[in-house]
Amino acid sequence: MILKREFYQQPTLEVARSLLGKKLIRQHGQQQLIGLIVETEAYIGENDTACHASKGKTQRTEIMFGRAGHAYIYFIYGMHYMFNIVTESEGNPAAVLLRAIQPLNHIDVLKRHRNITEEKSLTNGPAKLCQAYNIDKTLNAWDLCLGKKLWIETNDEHNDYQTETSPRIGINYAEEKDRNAHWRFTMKGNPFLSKR
DNA sequence: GTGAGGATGCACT
DNA sequence: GTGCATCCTCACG
Repeated sequence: MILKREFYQQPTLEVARSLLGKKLIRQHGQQQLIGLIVETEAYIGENDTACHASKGKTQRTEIMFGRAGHAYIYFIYGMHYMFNIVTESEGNPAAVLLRAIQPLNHIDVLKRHRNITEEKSLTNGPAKLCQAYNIDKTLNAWDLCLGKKLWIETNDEHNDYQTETSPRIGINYAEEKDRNAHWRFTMKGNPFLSKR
């Protein structure tokens, strides 16, 4: 079942935790590339100094101030894309970053997109999974509730896992309270988690 | 297997 | 001009 708007409108920490175990689906020609979400991070509002929206509304962050369930995709370090999902109500900027995925099918396609052969490294990082699933700027602001191009579905399998929390990665510029917040959610023991 | 450093372009003061 | 929610390569031994 495709996740609906109401799911994404929940509190961001709830969405980040609940996205674990869900299936990300990317339409690729006639094929559907499917991956299991195993790692997420929450970025919550204007008081979270790790969140891009803490610097106010700009052209880039505008999407985070909009409706939940849309993709917030930005370009960083001159070569990488990051895929976030907008949460909370309108005017309340927040999002969940997808940091790692476990590939469930079409491994050959992912390898081609990534130009590597090692399965463990295909999608175990936020920029890696974007490259593997061909997610880029053209999907920024895309509505994930449409069930086209890019969306998320519930999953009746993979319900047998434990959730772990830890501080978010790569945000040394943020205030200490935000650096220490355990807003990173991981599926315990999954082999496709990003490093640390 | 681990760590340092470079790549690279765009949004934003 | 600055800095970035990262990844890869290349040393090292």
